[in-house]
Amino acid sequence: MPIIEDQARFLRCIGEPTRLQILKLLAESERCVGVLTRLLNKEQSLISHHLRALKECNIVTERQEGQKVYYKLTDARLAGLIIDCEALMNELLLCKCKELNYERKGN
Amino acid sequence: MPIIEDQARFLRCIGEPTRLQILKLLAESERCVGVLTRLLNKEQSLISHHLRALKECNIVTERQEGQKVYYKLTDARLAGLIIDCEALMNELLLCKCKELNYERKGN
DNA sequence: CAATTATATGAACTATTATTCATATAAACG
DNA sequence: CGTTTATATGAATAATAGTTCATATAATTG
Repeated sequence: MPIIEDQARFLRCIGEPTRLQILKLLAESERCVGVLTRLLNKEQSLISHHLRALKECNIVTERQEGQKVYYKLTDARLAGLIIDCEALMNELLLCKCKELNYERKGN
Repeated sequence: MPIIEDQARFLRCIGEPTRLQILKLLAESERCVGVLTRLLNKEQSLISHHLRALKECNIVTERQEGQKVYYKLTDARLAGLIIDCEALMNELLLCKCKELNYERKGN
């Protein structure tokens, strides 16, 4: 079975700005859709779509309480992974490609 | 500057099956384009395109030796990150949701 | 029950990304 | 030199993913 495809899908699922923001908020605490929508100032349906994508990759789980649906990280270590990734990226100055391109063009 | 966008870009760059395979090979040792092409059994131009994407995110660096160009990971901790991610994903049974999609694709 | 609130969904559209193909460059070698 | 080998590149196309809009569902409240 293509494990590599699963891993790639997992990384791509995290690698979308809005979803990454959602995950960082959920790393702090469980949150419902409406709160996420207001915090991120995006359309509610967009947040729902992204939450579904995250759920389909088992990155988040949901819990309904009355009308509201609360989402949280499936595992706290996901927060650690994101932090590690961010730290490594910053430390190594990764993804500075735009700037490199500017320099190259300027030469 | 939108750090979150950089981080998302970084994750997406890693989150592509062929690039992930390339990275796993480079985690073992430095390799030139031709060897990567043969090992992965893909078109040479495709491998070059992916290597460029990785280079633009500072994930790999190149070194020319004669006609050949050798690529390696910018930092060994990248290998660790990939391993951690894979381990966590497997342990949590993440991304097992897409089995139906595999059937659909039939690859 | 009707109205309101919270969330989800699907279709259409748009944007981004991956892949192929043809070709370019550049080193090595006879 | 001309030829072969190794790699890169750009344009065109194909595939995938993100966003919006309209609407659906379902819980809550008066």
